[in-house]
Amino acid sequence: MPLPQTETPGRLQAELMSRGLRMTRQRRTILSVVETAKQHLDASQILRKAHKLDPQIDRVTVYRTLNLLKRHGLVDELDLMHLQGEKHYYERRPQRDHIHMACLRCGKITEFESDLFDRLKGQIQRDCRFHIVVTRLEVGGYCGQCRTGPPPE
Amino acid sequence: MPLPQTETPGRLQAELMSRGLRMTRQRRTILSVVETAKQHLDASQILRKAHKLDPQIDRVTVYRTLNLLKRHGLVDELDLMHLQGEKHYYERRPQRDHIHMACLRCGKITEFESDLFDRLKGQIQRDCRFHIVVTRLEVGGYCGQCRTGPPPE
DNA sequence: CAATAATTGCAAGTCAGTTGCAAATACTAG
DNA sequence: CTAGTATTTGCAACTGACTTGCAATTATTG
Repeated sequence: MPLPQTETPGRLQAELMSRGLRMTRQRRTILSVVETAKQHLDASQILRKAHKLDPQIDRVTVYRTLNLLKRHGLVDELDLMHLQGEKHYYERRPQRDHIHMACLRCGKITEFESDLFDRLKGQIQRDCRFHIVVTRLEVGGYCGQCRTGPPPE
Repeated sequence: MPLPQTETPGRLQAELMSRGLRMTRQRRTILSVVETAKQHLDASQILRKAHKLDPQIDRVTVYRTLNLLKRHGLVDELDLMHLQGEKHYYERRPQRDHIHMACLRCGKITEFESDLFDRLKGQIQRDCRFHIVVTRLEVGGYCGQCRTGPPPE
């Protein structure tokens, strides 16, 4: 993820343990993969990376751990406009929400923080009397490099 | 969909035909279902409604027609925060983009238009040099009625 | 109305993720 | 530092949503 992550390593582990959850070898491995990810990973990529650190980790455990992190609001689930099938991508819940832009031609994902977005969320909470837990703003279109035409299909 | 739809009936048909696509009995049926929908429908709900009008319409045709409409930018695909599984919901592409709020407790979907949202899209196009084709802003949280506590789970 | 290219329906397949359950393991409490 | 117990894991089988291959049908055009 391009945006700076000012994070203590092991933060996810600490968060989960402080919530009274058991810290197994498998969870530690998966958390470290998620925590050190340089881009958005889907479940099977996370499995592959975890597998390198611990060859006997199972697919199911990855899914279960991701669900756990999601339920605790420690990771966010993304679609990235379903550019490559219906799978989901995961990223650590950031300090400040951001927007994901997906280029429909080259597939590049760009992140963008905006004061207008923060204000929009405030407006939603106030005007709609809606208590926001999670937001997902994804935008599909053409990035600077690809703007000259439609996608190759 | 709560927001007013100032639409000519048969508009989707007209749009597709003007793009040189063949108008089959099945397509007409599916289009009319999508066009007259009062709320967000998923593929199987659309199939069920289409089936009432034409009992020999197939599931596959519904999926193919929805993809067609999506490719032509005539409908938008929604996740509605995956409140009930991984299926997608569809709605006619509106004149003005709106936000979908999904209550994590009662499941109610609320739509909201906002000038801030329009401005945010403008900012993305300008500041990121990104040509927007489609946007999806979904918000999960607790609606006015449900705000007093966490979901029943 | 015949030609032809697009569309349909069926059956089978794919892909991502989930569930049931017995065996293994982490956190207690003593 | 163990024994007990509640959680977690791994396996295998399953599910749901959607897609693909292909022969038969059908909408448009010439």
